[in-house]
Amino acid sequence: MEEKFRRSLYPELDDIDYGIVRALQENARLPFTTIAKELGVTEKTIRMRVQQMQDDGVLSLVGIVNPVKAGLNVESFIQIAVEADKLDDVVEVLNGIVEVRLIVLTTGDYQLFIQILVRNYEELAQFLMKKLNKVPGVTRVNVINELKILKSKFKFVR
Amino acid sequence: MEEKFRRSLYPELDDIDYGIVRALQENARLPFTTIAKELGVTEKTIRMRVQQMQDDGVLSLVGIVNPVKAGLNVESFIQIAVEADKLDDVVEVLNGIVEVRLIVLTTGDYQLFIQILVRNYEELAQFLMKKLNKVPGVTRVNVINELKILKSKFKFVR
DNA sequence: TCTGAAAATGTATTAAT
DNA sequence: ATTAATACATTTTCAGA
Repeated sequence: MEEKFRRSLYPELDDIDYGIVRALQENARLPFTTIAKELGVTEKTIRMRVQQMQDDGVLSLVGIVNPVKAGLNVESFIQIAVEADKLDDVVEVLNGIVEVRLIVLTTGDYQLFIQILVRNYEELAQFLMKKLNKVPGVTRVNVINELKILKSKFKFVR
Repeated sequence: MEEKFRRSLYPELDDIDYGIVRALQENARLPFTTIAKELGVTEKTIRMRVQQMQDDGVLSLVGIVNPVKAGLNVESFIQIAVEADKLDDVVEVLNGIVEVRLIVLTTGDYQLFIQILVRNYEELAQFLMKKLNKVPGVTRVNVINELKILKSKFKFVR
């Protein structure tokens, strides 16, 4: 551990934070010295800000793999209707399933919306029959298969 | 350009690639020397592999901002039915709209599935009324609001 | 594998509120 | 009194031959 002192809570991102985010969302390995020069502050300032934003869950610097290149060729969105009193249990089970990438509580006819990634349709069928339909409390599912991603944007800050 | 020799095409990720990905998906700024030590190869090997995987679109090293911390509090999934011959046009328009994060062509009653991020419900209403419903070719939309993210996983490689 | 250049790290200090 | 920013010395990493 290096620094002992931190800003207490996160009020708002200031201009320097936004500058940092704008730079790092393009390239997570951009040298802090480069960002520092650009923003007219010292490298240590950048380092501190980045550390703090990471600690506060504002910013993550991560490697993302193209799923297709990792052999995960089939992506599906699944809406799931659940018995009201079993919702927590269902979420807990889904949480433990590796194929499940995203679980969202939503408005509408179905309470849950999940996104899954599998290698092929055989695995999708297995997932639906052996896993999802066996979860107690699940009453109805609506599977929407992804045919093609037409746009995917990770950059939130402009 | 630094390295002259490349593996020809991307057949499959090998063990070293997976090791690199496993390390970088946790921390995109992890020093190559650290990864090299861990995998028992030289730093240069790591540098080459990372460069190549990036060039091949296999791996991206990016900063991701928590949208809520950036003031984007409302996320919605929207299914969109489109007149068959207008699909391309609709996609093109949607592509140019900043709120739209994801556009996917899907199976099912609706051809398109999009994900949008806005600051608040006022902006959602504006988006629906002023933008989406004005796009020629859009015949029907189904808005599913996100109440809470229960799981979100970016790590594809285990 | 090696080597100079660049960047990251750690400490002490200063400034601002 | 606390927190952020800076200056600077040291260590580590990077990029190319």
